[in-house]
Amino acid sequence: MMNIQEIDSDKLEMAASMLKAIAHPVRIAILKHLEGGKKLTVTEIHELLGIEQSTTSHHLGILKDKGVLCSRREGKNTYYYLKHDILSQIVDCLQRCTCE
Amino acid sequence: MMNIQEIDSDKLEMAASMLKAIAHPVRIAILKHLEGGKKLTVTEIHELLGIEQSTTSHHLGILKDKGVLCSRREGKNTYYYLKHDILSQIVDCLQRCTCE
DNA sequence: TTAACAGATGCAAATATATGAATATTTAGC
DNA sequence: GCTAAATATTCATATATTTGCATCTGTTAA
Repeated sequence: MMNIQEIDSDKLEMAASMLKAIAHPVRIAILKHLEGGKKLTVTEIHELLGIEQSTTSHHLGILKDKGVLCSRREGKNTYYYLKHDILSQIVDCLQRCTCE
Repeated sequence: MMNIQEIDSDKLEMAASMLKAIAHPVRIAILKHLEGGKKLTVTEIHELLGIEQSTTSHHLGILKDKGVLCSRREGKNTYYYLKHDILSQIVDCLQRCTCE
């Protein structure tokens, strides 16, 4: 049985873990490249951002695990894309707040 | 002299650090209590959330340091409040995404 | 000035996160 | 089958974050 406080604290944990997934400069950069429904492979992202392949894969795994991204395998490639395009607005909203 | 990439990477760092400030269950709970322009003291928050005074003060310090909150001292009390009320929308947006 | 309250800060221990080298897995083509 | 390409995973190290106790600072009122 789950009481009100547990449910509420679960929701907080879930929101925090999703936000935490996004709250990293590399991962924000990834989101920006995926805005507008774009789909990119691990290699494309790793080359676009100039970071190691394994580091890229780790970051993508975190974003997927926390429900920010989805992925689809097509042959040798795995395409990653935004689960909710709304999420990229969070970053834009933030940048409006940080740039004043 | 600053080149384009440095500026861009600075913006990413700034957005990430603001998001990181928010991305914690206790700090999201604090934001929710401050929605709509409310101002609360450290003691009020510490009692509302049932967490230690010093822990509360640390969390508030992080939120203030990263530009999420402002504070005003009035006598013995320090009132904390949202710098941009827009920021509380981020959490709502997130919760819409996490609850489907 | 002292007492009492409100808040901030220093510190340490526990825990979590980030990164990349090395290795494993998956898939396509031969 | 074998090889190469793309991605994922394991592991270790470095670094950052969280928490709370103890303490310090600032403020009010007697």
